[in-house]
Amino acid sequence: MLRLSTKGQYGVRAMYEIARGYPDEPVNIRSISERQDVSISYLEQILNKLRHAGLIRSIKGPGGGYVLERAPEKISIADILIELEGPVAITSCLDPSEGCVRVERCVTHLLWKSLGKQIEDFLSKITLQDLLNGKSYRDFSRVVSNKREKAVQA
Amino acid sequence: MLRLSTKGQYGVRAMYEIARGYPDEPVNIRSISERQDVSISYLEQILNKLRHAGLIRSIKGPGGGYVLERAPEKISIADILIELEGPVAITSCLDPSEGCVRVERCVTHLLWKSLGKQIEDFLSKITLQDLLNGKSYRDFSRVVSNKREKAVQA
DNA sequence: AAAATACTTGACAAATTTGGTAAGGTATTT
DNA sequence: AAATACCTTACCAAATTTGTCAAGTATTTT
Repeated sequence: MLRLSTKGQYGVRAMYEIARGYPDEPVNIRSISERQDVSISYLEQILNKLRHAGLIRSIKGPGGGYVLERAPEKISIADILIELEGPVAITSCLDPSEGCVRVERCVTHLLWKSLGKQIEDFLSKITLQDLLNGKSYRDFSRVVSNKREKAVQA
Repeated sequence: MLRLSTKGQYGVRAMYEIARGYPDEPVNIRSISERQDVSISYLEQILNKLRHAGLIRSIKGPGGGYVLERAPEKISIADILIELEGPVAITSCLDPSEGCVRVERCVTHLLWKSLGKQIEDFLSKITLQDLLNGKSYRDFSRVVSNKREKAVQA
């Protein structure tokens, strides 16, 4: 249930690779392909979207590749996924581009809306920098439930 | 992104209707169909699964219908969705019935696992009774983030 | 200028999932 | 025995997913 498509998954992994070269080492598509086991053609589609969204910039010619447009701590997982898969919308009637004809009568409308917000908040608080840091499972779980963030790092 | 299939959505809405008759009024499939705008054939598939899972019981003959096997506050949304759509698994490699060959190298594994847990916790804390009570958006959001639950009801 | 390297675009398509419908059968109660 | 209700199986169309392929276009280095 609630599965993410490969496009979103690969996109995050590709952005992780590009983040590793930040700020002065362009990462070319072949090395991303090799390190993350994704075909070059498919990656091209994904990176193209992310480039148009302003998350990355491309540099052509020998020594070229992709570079983040912002620092890794300024790019959240939500930023990436929303570009590749659209906004979080548990049901089609919660998709801003669609609509719902039975909202008033719908007993589950608020439930799904609330779940969607929960997910988006979580994904907005995790950045590429967190992935670079190799945060642990416990760290991620704490993100939403605990806002104090006492600098207690394992 | 992260959309729920109609099977899960309809399932929750059907369970809501059945919950309304709890404990002594069996709810027949036709009235569920009419109230929730779902075809009888499709509902039959859904209710069949939920019956085999032990969430509801069926009573045949005139005056028959479906009845919850447990009280509405003992059946969570997670219970229903997991039966209809399988466990929360953001990626296929997190599905217990499948597997992942590159867990060690995967920088996003923990991220997805953590998100899945977040979602499951949320859905486990909301029950059919909450839907019957017509909880507000604010109420749902509070479920996960606030465990104190000061009985402050709007 | 030419060669190497890299990115861009668009068309295409197999496989899977989704979202159902239809027909006929079985069980229970009044 | 008639009415009511649930059960099972088979089938299928459309949409989405998950890519591949071919043929460009742009830039830099030598």
